[in-house]
Amino acid sequence: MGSKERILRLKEETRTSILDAALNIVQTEGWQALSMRKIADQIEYTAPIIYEYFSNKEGILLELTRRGYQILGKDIREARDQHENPEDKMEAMWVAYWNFAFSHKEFYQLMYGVDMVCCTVKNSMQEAEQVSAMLGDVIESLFSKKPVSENDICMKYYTYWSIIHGLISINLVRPNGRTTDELNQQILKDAIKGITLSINS
Amino acid sequence: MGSKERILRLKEETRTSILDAALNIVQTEGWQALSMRKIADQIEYTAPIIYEYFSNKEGILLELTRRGYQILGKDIREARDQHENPEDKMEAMWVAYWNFAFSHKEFYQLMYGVDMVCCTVKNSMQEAEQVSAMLGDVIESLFSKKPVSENDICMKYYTYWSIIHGLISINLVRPNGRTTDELNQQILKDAIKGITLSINS
DNA sequence: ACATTTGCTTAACGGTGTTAGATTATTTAC
DNA sequence: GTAAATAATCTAACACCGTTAAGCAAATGT
Repeated sequence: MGSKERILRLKEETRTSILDAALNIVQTEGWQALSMRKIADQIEYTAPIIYEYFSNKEGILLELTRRGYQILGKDIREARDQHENPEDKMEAMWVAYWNFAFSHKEFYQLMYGVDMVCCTVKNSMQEAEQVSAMLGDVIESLFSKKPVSENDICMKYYTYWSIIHGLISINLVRPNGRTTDELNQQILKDAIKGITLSINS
Repeated sequence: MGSKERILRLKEETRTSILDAALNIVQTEGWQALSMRKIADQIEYTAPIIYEYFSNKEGILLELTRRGYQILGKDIREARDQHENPEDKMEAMWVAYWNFAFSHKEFYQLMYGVDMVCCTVKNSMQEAEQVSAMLGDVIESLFSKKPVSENDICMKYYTYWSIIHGLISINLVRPNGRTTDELNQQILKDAIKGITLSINS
């Protein structure tokens, strides 16, 4: 029975073809457009056979997540191995992380739960802009040299916002990580002080 | 017809009762469990009448987003007004932002698109932990004083991760914000250098 | 008292993930 | 080679989703 292996290989092929189809749909139509029936259409089968390869839709997503981490791991490892001293390694690794997020948007969204749904509406919402206006005003007052350019304010605003939103995200997504609330508050305040100090230096 | 006003008031009441029901469902069952029929159940109506108060489901979400920003705006404003010098204002405002995110998780998730779906699985995923292990190793090598505690590594790791994930999030959610790619890369590298420098100081 | 508007419901459409049963094709056994 | 067994695949259905159209019943205007 040499066909046993051939059949297993075929099975593996359609399994990856399911994943490829899913990724393809996501890349062209976005995550919200991904459906079992659409995947089935693309691989020229009917929906139920997908359940012979994955237990359910989340199973597909989980496998794609795994593959995303594999790519990310490879990128970061290569970046690390191209430098000698730790500082250079660190920067290169994080840049690789950054690049991965944008060259594999769909993966990053899946892995870190960033959905870009209905952002156009939020961009033109009064209440949202009021908040950023308030923050921007105080940021401007932090600068000792005047006048302050729009770019300077914007940059510092994003810097503040980034680290805080990032910290919040981790704590929302992994509520039982190894950090306590006090530790998180400490990280937060240290980061804020650090950014604030860096404004006039 | 003084009843005109009473009727309008009743209409406004059921409108807010729809929003309250939606919020209630989300708080107890999560965003993915929110459905028009469930809202209708809770307000003891049938689903179609909701469309007399909101154009569609996204309309409800949009109104909740608006209310979220109203609460956030109030919190931040109060924090700002309780301090005098800009540094204290800044810290208090961002702490208020932070507190809002956790005391109004559902709002924050809606406003900034952080969904906490299937996080338990990702916590125990080999590939995910491999990546953090690699990063953690290099972070450890950045410390000059030895030995380095788990907590120190964890804290710096989260600091790095936060600002980068945050920056990525903004750029994914608002692709046409006022920042260019070069500017973002500059923010990224500055932030990394800053955190790296701060490790041994 | 009749006509009209209003409030609300039932029923339906097309979509989703998922499962059970029937059907077809392939392999195995004799 | 033919019959039985097994595997591969499909059709049909279930229960849900957001949304819309049609209809009923009660309140209102005249």
